[in-house]
Amino acid sequence: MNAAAAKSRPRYEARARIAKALAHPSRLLMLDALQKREHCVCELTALVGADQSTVSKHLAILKQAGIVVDRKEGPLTFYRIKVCCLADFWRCIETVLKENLRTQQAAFGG
Amino acid sequence: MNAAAAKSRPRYEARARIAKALAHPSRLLMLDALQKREHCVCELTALVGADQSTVSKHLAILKQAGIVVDRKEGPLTFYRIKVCCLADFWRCIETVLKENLRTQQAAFGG
DNA sequence: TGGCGATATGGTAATTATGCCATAGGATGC
DNA sequence: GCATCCTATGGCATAATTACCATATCGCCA
Repeated sequence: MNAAAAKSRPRYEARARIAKALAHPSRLLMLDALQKREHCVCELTALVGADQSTVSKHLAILKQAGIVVDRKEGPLTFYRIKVCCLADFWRCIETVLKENLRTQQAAFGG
Repeated sequence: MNAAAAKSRPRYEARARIAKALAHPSRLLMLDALQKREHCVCELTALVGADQSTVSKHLAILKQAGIVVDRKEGPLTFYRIKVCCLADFWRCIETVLKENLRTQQAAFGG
């Protein structure tokens, strides 16, 4: 590896940790719901349709990545989005998907 | 799972596939290099400092996700970025990292 | 055609991620 | 205190990811 690349390696590892937290369909589904308003774990569990412990672990991953924060209210734990930049992320992903669709259509059409 | 959530599930899986392709330090490093100009596999192999076959597989993942495209020129294969939206992705990731740093500092400072 | 450099692919082992079950812990209400 | 609801965690089995080695493939040139 490059000297420069070796030096910047931790930087890319940090970035990858964030990206990895975003790289699961259930977590993306929950983030979309949280975009509108905060939700408790029970609501998100119903939404995702997985075991409650599974959802709890997904939320722990998002929290550890710094993407969401939680707030206890009585027996409930509410999660909400912490960062304001997810729109950028969505836009990027959607652009790739649209472009892929376009490429595919071009391949079939031509 | 919600009926609505079940219906939108494939959508989130497609999104997650893109995000997953972006969720590896070596791939992020290569994408940063490719942002400036196209590179052949041998250049990227030197940059990353992994086995050539490993780098080739990373590039296949990026290509399959529709993030890069390749171009053969003689014995070389050049890769370049296909989508124009990666700046959005970087911005999102960097915002999270900065916010995490800020949170950490606030925790220590307060 | 034979050899060489560049790249891709198959195989395999190690690590990591994921999901569910069981269960612990905390809050609430009786 | 006790039962109940909500959430988090430990344990475990399975699946996915990753990296390397070996090797196949392709283009090029002598």
